[in-house]
Amino acid sequence: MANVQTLSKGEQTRERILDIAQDAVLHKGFAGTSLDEIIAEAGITKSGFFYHFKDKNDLAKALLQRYLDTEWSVFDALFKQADELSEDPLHSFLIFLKLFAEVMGDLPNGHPGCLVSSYVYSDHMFSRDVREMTTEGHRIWRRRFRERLDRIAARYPSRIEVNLDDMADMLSAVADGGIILSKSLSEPGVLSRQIMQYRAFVRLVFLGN
Amino acid sequence: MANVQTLSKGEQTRERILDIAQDAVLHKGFAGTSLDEIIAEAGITKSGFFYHFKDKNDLAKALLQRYLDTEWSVFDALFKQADELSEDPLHSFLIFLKLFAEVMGDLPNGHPGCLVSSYVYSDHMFSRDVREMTTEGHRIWRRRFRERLDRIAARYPSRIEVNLDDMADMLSAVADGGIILSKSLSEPGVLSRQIMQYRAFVRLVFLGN
DNA sequence: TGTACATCAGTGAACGCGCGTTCACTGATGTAC
DNA sequence: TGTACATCAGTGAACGCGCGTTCACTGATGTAC
Repeated sequence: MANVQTLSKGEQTRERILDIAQDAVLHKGFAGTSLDEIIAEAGITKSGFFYHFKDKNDLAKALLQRYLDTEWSVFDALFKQADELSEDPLHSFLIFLKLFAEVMGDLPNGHPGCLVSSYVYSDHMFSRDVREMTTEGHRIWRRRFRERLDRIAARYPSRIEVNLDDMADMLSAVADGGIILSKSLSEPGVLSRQIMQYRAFVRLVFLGN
Repeated sequence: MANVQTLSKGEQTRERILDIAQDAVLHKGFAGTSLDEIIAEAGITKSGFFYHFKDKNDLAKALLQRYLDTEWSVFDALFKQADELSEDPLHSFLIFLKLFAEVMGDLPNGHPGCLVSSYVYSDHMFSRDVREMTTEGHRIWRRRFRERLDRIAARYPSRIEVNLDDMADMLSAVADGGIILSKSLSEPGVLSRQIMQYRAFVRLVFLGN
């Protein structure tokens, strides 16, 4: 949302290509999305596309990089917002989860899908560096959620034995799985309700209610 | 595992095609899987393929139908096993989840992936009837898990307010998401540990520990 | 301020390969009488 | 048991279209002097 207006003409076209491509990839998979349809929708020629990306794999990489970046800026903003509302690590995390659920529920036509999940189910289509980006993405999510859980566990005794890495992973799992369910069932609300259930789990583990 | 030996020659070839196709689709997506590579691995010709399937969408349909059928026979077997070990609905469900986690953890190279999830991220590639099959698959899972939860809720008070549909969906979400994480991180154990965490959640809700 | 040159953001046409699909045909196996 | 015919489980060759990629070129904008 920052520098939308400050983009040069070329950067604007590039962003437009990425927007169109992401939408298509989330519905047809990477292999099912042709450059022809992208350029048709973008209103440029084939060569115009190759001015911005050296080949299709390069598009895949740029697409994923942008997705991971924006994903993180969303999480960062929500964490920051939550931290401002409570200094307690548990309550801050619970607030974050509530905000996260709200954001995911407020998308007009439901969540469009997780590009990382889509890529995982097409891993053999991508070069090694792209595959490593999806792996690294999940590792970062684990680490960052885990940090929060560490701080919680330092202050609150847990009602049951828990592995904090698994608990951190569970948020990714519930979100990825919730998106799939939402899309498949055409019930946009499913995703945010799943996140709220993860929240209930965290509450039960550390507060017992 | 039943009638492996009683298949006719044609049925054997058909199953072989489906095995090869499923493996490829889970790694490259449906569009990224060519008939050429399938027939090469199956050791037949293009026309041999079209003797068994009228077109590529027909293959997609047969693939998904077989996947849903075997998936259900696995769940049915595990539910039956669990029911034999306990008559109490909660304990039976907890046993089922333990068995489920074990089965998912015992796969030699990790879980190969969920065909339904893969299809959801390529929904625009398929005819309407195939898309409806994935939706119906998720609906059936919800209904069947929900039946179990209804019986539990009838006997056990829940520690917190829960929506049983959401709780039923959460098993699908955690499983689908867990598979994605396992694949992406190349950590086969993640999936079964996620299922065990869902189990811990159910326990906390109905037993409080 | 005017001119020369460089960079930006593309165009247009052609390429060869791989894709899914069709069609006429065939040898092996099964069935009827 | 032998023969006629039908079905099964494919083969082989050809199809046209769409795909990703390349290459020589170009008008508009920016920069140096």
